[in-house]
Amino acid sequence: MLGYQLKHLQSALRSRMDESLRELGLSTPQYVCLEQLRRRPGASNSELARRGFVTRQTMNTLLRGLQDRGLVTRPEKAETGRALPTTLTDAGGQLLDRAAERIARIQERMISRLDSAQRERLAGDLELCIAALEEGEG
Amino acid sequence: MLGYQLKHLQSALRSRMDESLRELGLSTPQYVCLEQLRRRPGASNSELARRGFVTRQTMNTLLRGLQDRGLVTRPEKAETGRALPTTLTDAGGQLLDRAAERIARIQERMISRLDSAQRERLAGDLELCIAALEEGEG
DNA sequence: AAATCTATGTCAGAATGCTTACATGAGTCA
DNA sequence: TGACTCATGTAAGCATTCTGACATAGATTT
Repeated sequence: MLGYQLKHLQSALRSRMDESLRELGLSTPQYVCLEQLRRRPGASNSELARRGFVTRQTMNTLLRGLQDRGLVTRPEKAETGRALPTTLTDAGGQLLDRAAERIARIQERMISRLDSAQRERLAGDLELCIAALEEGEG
Repeated sequence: MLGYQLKHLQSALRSRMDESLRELGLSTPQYVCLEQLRRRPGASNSELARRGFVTRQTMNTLLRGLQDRGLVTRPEKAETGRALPTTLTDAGGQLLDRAAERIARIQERMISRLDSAQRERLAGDLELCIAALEEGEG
């Protein structure tokens, strides 16, 4: 039953995010990617894929779209190894600012009926669930 | 941040479910569909779609696959209206039994680090989040 | 009764993401 | 040094799911 609730909540959250980001010409996965790049400037494609819970092929096509729109940049060749460090452009950073504000409002709305103690508990409980499911394969 | 945790948890849960169901030749959406049919025998395609958080087109293709495998049945024509009431076949029910047992183990593992009070709290908190996101368009 | 609205099933096409596969660069070990 | 392992980037094909569109059946309104 909890799994069903999780799916329900994620579906509702995703819908709200898509609706709000559409006005900026962004999809939810694209927003997630930009957000990761702000937290981890210079991250490689594979690293972004792991953090975004998609395959690196999926992240690759995602990055190309963002690259074509001038929101992120990647060097043609790697200085060392094969990883291509990706960074936000100024335009990407500005668009991300606008997107992040919208997403923050949605997340705030999502937890608006929880007091601060409930919010902390919820985050902690979710973390315990994640750890339990991932133990044994990292 | 909570949105990211939700995605993380859902991704992990989905992976475990896919892994376990693959041995039965089922995908997670197919399992969800069968489970809904057990709870709501005779449900229409559109009803199943709403409860599964997918479009009715998606549910339609899903149902056809289950139908071709003899796991569910639908009448050719509706007695009244256009809705075609779908029901589990014996084979579908038996396969669902095996699948449900596996899924139950995974969900139990997911919440294994939470005591009963935490589990109830978590379910309640998730419900509050869902309601907050859906108020105004339900 | 006729028109309108709503819900349903279905088709076609596009978008999205995954699986499989391959080539390359770097580290490890014999 | 050479073989092996691992991680990365990329390409091709497939599966899944969505959007848009249309026809039909029943309910509602006029």
